[in-house]
Formats: sequence, C-alpha cells, structure tokens
Amino acid sequence: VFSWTTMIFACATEGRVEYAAYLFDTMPLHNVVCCNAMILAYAREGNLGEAHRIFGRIDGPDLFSWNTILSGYARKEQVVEVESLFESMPMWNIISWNVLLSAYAQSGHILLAKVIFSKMPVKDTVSFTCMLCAFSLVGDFEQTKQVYDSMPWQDLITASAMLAAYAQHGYLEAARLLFCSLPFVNIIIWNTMIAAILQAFNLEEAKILYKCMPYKNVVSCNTMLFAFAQNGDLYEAKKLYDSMPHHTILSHNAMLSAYANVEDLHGALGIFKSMSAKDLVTWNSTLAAFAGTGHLEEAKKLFDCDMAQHDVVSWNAMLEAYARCGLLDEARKFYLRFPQRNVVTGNVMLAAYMLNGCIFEGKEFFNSMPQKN
RNA sequence: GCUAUCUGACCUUCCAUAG
Repeated sequence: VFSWTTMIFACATEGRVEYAAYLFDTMPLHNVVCCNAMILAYAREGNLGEAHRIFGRIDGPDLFSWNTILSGYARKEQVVEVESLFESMPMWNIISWNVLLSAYAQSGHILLAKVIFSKMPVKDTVSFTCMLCAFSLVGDFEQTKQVYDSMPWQDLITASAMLAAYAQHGYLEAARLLFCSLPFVNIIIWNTMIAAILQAFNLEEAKILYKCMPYKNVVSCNTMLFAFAQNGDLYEAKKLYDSMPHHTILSHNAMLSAYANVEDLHGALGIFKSMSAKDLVTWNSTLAAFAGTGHLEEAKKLFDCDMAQHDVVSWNAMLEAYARCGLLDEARKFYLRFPQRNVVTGNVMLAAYMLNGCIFEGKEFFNSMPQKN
C-alpha cells in the first residue's frame, strides 16, 4: 500500500490524474492515506466532485483528509464552500485555519482574513505570509510592510512574498535592498527579483540578471519570454521559446498572446495547433487573435462550437469581435446575453457605440454603466 | 518504536489618455 500510495502522490504533484485514478483503482487495499492521495490529485485538478466521492468512501477520515478537500475549495476560491466545510469539521489544526485564511486572502476578503488571523489559536509563517499577500493584493502597502516587520520568523518564502509586494507597488530600490540583504537565495527569489526589475521596465538589467543567475527554470524563461513580447521583440521571444528546454502551458500561452498582440494570426494559430493541452487562457487568446484581425466567422465558430467553457474574458473578446466589425446591433444583442459582466464589458460596449458613430446612444449607455473606470 | 499524505512566495488572456 505504501508504494502504491507514493506513486499516487507523485502523480498528484505532477497533475497526472488519470494515471493516479488508474493506480488507485487497481491497488489491492485502500487505507486513509492512499485515499488522501487520491483526494489531493482530484483537488489539485479542481475536480471537487470526484474528490468528494473518495472522501465519502473513507471510513474514518482524518485531519489530512479534511484539510485536503478544504484546500481544494480554497484553490478554486469557493469561499462559501470553504466556510461551511470548515464549520462542519470535527476538529481543526493550524493547517485548517491557514487554508481558511488563504481562501480569504486570495479572494481579496481582507476584513474576513483579518478576523480569522486574530481568531486563530496559533499562527506560523504561513499565516503571516497569507496576511502579507492579502494586504498586498488589495493595495495596502503600509499594512503589507507592517505584517512583514512583525513576523516572528522569516524564511525564503516570506522574503519572496515581500519582494513581490515591493515590486507590485513600485518600490524597486527597496526590493533591491532586500534581495542584497538575504544571506542565501533560491530560484524563486531570483525570478521574483527579475520580475521586479521588469516591472520598472528595465529590460536590459533584467537580461543581465537572467544571464547571471546560477540556474534557470521554466518560470525564469517564461518571465523573460513575456518581457520580450511586451517589449515588442517577437524575434527574441520566439528565439527563447524555441530554445527553452521545458515548456509549460504558460509558455505557450505567452507566445500565443504575443502573436495575437501584433495581430499575427498565423503565428498565433501555429502555436495553438501545436498545443496538446489547452486551458481557458489559450482559448481566450486565440479568440482575441481572431477578433483582433477581424475574422468574425472564425471567432464565432471557436466561441460557439470549439470552446467547452467560457468566462467573462471570453465573452468580452467575442463582444469585441462584433464591435470591431462594425456590427453594432449584433454587439448589442450579444451584450444582453452575458451571464456576468465586468468593467471591461462596459468599456468594450461603450467603445462599440462611440467608434461606430452612435455618440448619443453611447452617452446614454455611459450614464447607465454599473461600473466605470 | 520507525517511514508516505494537507496550508503560504515567482511567470500567461483583461483596462492601457491619445500620440
């Protein structure tokens, strides 16, 4: 059972869920730990239904089982479910509290995060890091720094969280000081530092740092790839893309959207077709590539027939496709069908009115917009 | 008695005033 379980955990970490399920189904005996492994595999994938099914089959689920399934909901930012599951747990440890805290932190519920943080019986560096990230996410730099300074212990993760916070709020010098003050660093610190420099648009310095780092991983490459693309240097981006030893779905998505941004439909489709695993970002970027080049029919087909799921970004891209082709009536009808909208939705629709010469209607629409920026 | 499992940090689509 031990060996089987270890294999399943390995699969869970690598995201090979089908193989994990195969191992799980063929192994002779099931104890709590191997069920936990299977729950973890499903939870990481976001398949909470299957995770729950396994959970229900366990005789005496332990705290690991509860925490794993709880983290599955937290990962998907289903805050309400996390709350009710947390309530129904027979016991808690610091990890259960941290999961609840991270659910609030990652979804921007800063007030609730503060409540939990003060209410939890014990805190560790994970708890502090969650609070740090929560404040940084909602743009409260003062509080972010205060959490960092009040930490009883610090480690590489707290340091990189603070480094990222400095970068997000434009404090490049402070980021440099922190970086230089660390007695030892890891690859994530390097990657974060490079991203911080890129945030300040210092591509040349970032290139130097990238060259100097002791070793690179996929994230390092992805970061530089995106930086080249942002800078309009598609040649360098493609060169890096072709030469990097490993790709993740993010690498492909970054390259795809780089082509889409310069309206290179062929380049974008080339990447798209070569991809074996696609996620929503992949589909949305491809949709944007069609929309941006005025290929309405292809965009429609992609949206209606090929895409299994849509989010607001997909809907906005499709709306933009109608608007760009000057089909104001179609755009207006489509706007009414949106399951949910965000700021971008309104802006796209507004632009559709204004750029098609309907100034008066556009003005009316502007006045009735629920969110503006 | 011992060995496996749960939580926190870096990269992609979406907001960018025009030029």
